[in-house]
Amino acid sequence: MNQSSGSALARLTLSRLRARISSGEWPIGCRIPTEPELSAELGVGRSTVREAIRSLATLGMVETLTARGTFVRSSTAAPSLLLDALSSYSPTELVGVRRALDVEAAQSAAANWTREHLEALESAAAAEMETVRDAADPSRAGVRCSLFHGVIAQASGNRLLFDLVQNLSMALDASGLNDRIAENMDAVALLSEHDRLLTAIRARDVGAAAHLMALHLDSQMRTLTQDPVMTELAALRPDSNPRPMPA
Amino acid sequence: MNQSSGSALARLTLSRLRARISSGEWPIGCRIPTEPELSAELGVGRSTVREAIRSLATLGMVETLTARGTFVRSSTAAPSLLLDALSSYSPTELVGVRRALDVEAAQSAAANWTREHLEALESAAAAEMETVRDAADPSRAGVRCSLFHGVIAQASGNRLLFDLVQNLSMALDASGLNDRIAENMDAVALLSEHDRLLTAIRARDVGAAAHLMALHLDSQMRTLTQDPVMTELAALRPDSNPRPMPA
DNA sequence: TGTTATTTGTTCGTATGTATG
DNA sequence: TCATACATACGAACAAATAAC
Repeated sequence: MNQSSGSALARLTLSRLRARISSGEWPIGCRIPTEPELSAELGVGRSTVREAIRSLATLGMVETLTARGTFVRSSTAAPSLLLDALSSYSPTELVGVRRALDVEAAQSAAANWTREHLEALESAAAAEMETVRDAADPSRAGVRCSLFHGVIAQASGNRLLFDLVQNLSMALDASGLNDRIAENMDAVALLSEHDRLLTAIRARDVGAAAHLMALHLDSQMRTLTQDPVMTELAALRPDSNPRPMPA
Repeated sequence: MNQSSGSALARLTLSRLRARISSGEWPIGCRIPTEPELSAELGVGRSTVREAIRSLATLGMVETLTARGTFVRSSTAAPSLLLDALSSYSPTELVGVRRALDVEAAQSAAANWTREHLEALESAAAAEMETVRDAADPSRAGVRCSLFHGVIAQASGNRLLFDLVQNLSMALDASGLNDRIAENMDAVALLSEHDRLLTAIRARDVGAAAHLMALHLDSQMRTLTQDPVMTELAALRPDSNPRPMPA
């Protein structure tokens, strides 16, 4: 089931600890017992406990702070491990996948949002609006899309989609690509696109949400003219979806 | 940069080992030096080496066999860690993301395929055809889509997309969902859809490829009537893309 | 078949640095 | 400033599994 190599005892220790986390016995934010305590309780040596904890840390489930203890960060192994892996792909590959996920997120969000989701979306949009309004030069405000897109992914109700979008955003942040987009794109136009997207989602117009998100990403990718592959890809979706855009 | 907690020295050791793997100094299948050798060479304790190796093993990059040594399994951390993580999501979430990725793969494949890709696609389609032709009841042949879709993802030229699609397929296999689809779906109809998809890709018709893939996934999802959420989602994409389908 | 060398698995002891009070 | 607790870090030692002779 698991790719884990290594010894039986260390693997057993790892699954025992992981079971306590995913079962909720050690909730997120909780500090787990110290290494000697776990060593005595589980009947294994400290080094074995340490290796198991280190594996949990590389899976992103716990974080150990020097001289403070080990804290639960996630009940699942999914989110944080993706980030490191994503750094080995090219920006073109990252944005290609991001477009796929964001379009799916937009249409699922339009279909599945709840009141809480909609409120989060509207407050995220309001925060962006405020940033632009307070800026000296509104067009150059340099708004980051990540938050708004993350909230949309959350509204989709698909946790996997949300996790992937979040980690992809972090990878794009790390690569500096999001900065280039934010710098090159007109913030007022960006906000207008977000606003239309929000309107479509609120109206539960699934097709419009998907289409607007595709257009939104295309306009972002067009700001990255340095990379010819990206602009080529950016030209694709509009051709495949030539329906007039609803207001 | 890294989510990894733990000490600076252990993290540094991990980076040094990982660099040797991703740089190709230790190619896949290669046995890396023993723990005492690495300990002496890197100037750190054997415990520290062991923790770094255990982290690499958790990431799926190496596998250590008792008393035999540690072997390189992957030059990147991406593939294997996804599989384990995906098991914690619901089938609905998995197929939702799969739809997004497969549609993107289809349109990118139509835009980017090379001669080798096209040949692989055609031989995969031919193999499916042969399976159905040799079956006693062609409609109940139970063809697995995974291979054909995997080749499409490869033809997209996007390695991340390919890795995600492959691991998602494995997760769906593990959940038994692919079996349910293969059993419930008419194999002749499935092959016809694959054939039209291949035609669109060969013609570099990006829009048709995206649309046909969306329709293809929808018809698969409709075979899973047990889950109302899936059928609801399955109805979405055609509405958002009502253009007449090219032959 | 069995002996031996090699390598990983596991435990323990101890030293060191750091955060907290 | 000092004391305590905790985590990191190293190394020694033995156990267990494997391969080669």
